[in-house]
Amino acid sequence: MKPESTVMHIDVNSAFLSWHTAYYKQMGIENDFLEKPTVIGGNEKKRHGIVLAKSIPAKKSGVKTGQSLMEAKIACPNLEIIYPRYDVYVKASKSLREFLKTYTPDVDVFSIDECFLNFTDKNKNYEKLAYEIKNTIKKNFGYTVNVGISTNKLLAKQASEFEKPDKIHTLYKEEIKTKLWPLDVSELFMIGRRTAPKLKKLGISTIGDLANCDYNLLIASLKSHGKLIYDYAWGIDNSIFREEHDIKGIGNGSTISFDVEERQVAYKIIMSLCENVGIRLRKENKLCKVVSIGIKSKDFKYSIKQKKINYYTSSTEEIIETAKYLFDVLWDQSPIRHMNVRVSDLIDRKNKQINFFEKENALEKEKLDEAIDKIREKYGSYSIIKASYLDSGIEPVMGGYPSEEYPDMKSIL
DNA sequence: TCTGGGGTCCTAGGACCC
DNA sequence: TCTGGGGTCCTAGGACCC
Repeated sequence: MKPESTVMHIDVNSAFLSWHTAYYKQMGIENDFLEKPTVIGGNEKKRHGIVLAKSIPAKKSGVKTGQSLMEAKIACPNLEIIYPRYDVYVKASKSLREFLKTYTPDVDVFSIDECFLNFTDKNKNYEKLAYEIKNTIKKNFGYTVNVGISTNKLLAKQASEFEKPDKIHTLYKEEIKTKLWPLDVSELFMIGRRTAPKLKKLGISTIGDLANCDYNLLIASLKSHGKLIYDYAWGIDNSIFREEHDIKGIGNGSTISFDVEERQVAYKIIMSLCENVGIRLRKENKLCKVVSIGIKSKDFKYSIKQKKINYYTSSTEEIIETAKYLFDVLWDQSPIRHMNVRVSDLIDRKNKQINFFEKENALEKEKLDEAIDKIREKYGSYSIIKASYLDSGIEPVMGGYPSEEYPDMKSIL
C-alpha cells in the first residue's frame, strides 16, 4: 500500500481570457473582458472561427467552448470577440508552473492551464494551503483559479470543476456519494459526447447510476473504457505522478483559408507543416520512425494514412518526402479544408544506430537542418524559406506562433 | 465566409510467421 | 486439402482530453 497523499488540481478560470486580461492590465490597458460576454476566438475569415475560451457572462448566455463563432453570436448578440495571443498564454502557463513548484517539486502538468500538485505531509492543513495558493496567484498574477483537493488526481480534478470561479473544493472518498454521484454522467472525466448517449440508453443518467449499474452489461457495451469510467464513478484512479511526460508524437496541422484542389498547392502546405514538425522534433532531441498525414475534406470527412520507415530520422527532407508520398496515396482529389502531418514512434537521438537502409547523405541532411534551425532561432522563422513560397500566399513555416511578430514581453506573466 | 489545433489511448482487422 | 490457433507488427479509425 502506498502512503495516502494529498493531491491538488489547479485550474485557471477561463484561462485564455484571464491571461489576456491580466496581460493587458500589466501593460497599463484597463479592460473588463471577464465581466462582459467576451470570448477568445479565432479568425473567421481564415476559417478558424471557434470559441477558445469564454467569460462567465458569455457562458450564461449559452456560449460554449468549441462552438463556432457564428453560433456563439446567435446565442449572445452583444458578444465581444478577441483574437488569441498564444505567446502570452504559453508564458503565463510557464510562470504559473514555476510558482507552483515553490510549494512542492511534485508538479504534474496536465495541460496549458491545469496542474496537479502532490503532497505527502499528513499533518498539514491543505485547505488552508489551497487558499494561500489561490489568493497569492490572484494577488501576484492578477487572475483566479479553482483548486480541487482530494487523495488522487481524478477526484481532485472533479473537485476543481465544481463551482467557479475563484473557489476551493474538496472531494474526499467519503464525499463521493453526496458531491459526485448526483451529477449528470457527462460531468465525469472521460465521458464525452459519444459515451454519454450510450450510457443513457443503458438507463444510466447520473454518475451514481453508473457506480451502481450492471457491471457486466456496461463492459459488454463499452469494453475497457467501461471499466475505466466505472472505476472513476467510485473515485478509483491509479494513475501516477510524473514530472516529465515522454512525448509520443509531434503533429502540426492547419485549416487552410481556401479549399485546396491542386496537388502542387497541397505539396507546399505539406512542406510548410513538415518544417515545423522537423524543428520541434530536433528541439526535443528525438528521432521518428512513423510519419502520418491527415486530410479533412471540404465536407469534413477525415482520413489518415501513415507509414513506418526503415530507420529513425529527424530530417525535414525525409519527413517531407514521406508525407508527400502518403498524400499521393491518400488523396482522392476532393477539395481539402485541413491538412495535418504527424511523426511518432520516437526515440532519443542519442540512441540512434547506423541503419543499413538509411540514405547515404543522411548525415549531411541532419547538419543542414541543424544549421537552418540555428539561423531561424536567431533571425526568425522567415529568415530562411524555400524559394517556392515567395508570392505563393502560403506561409513557409506553418504552425506554432510567430513570436517575432510580438514585442518583447517583460511582464511577470 | 459553420464547425481549431495539439495531444493520448484503445480496438479491430489483415499480413505474416511458426 | 476443405481449413487450427497463437503471437507480433502494422495500419485505420474512433474516442477522449484541453
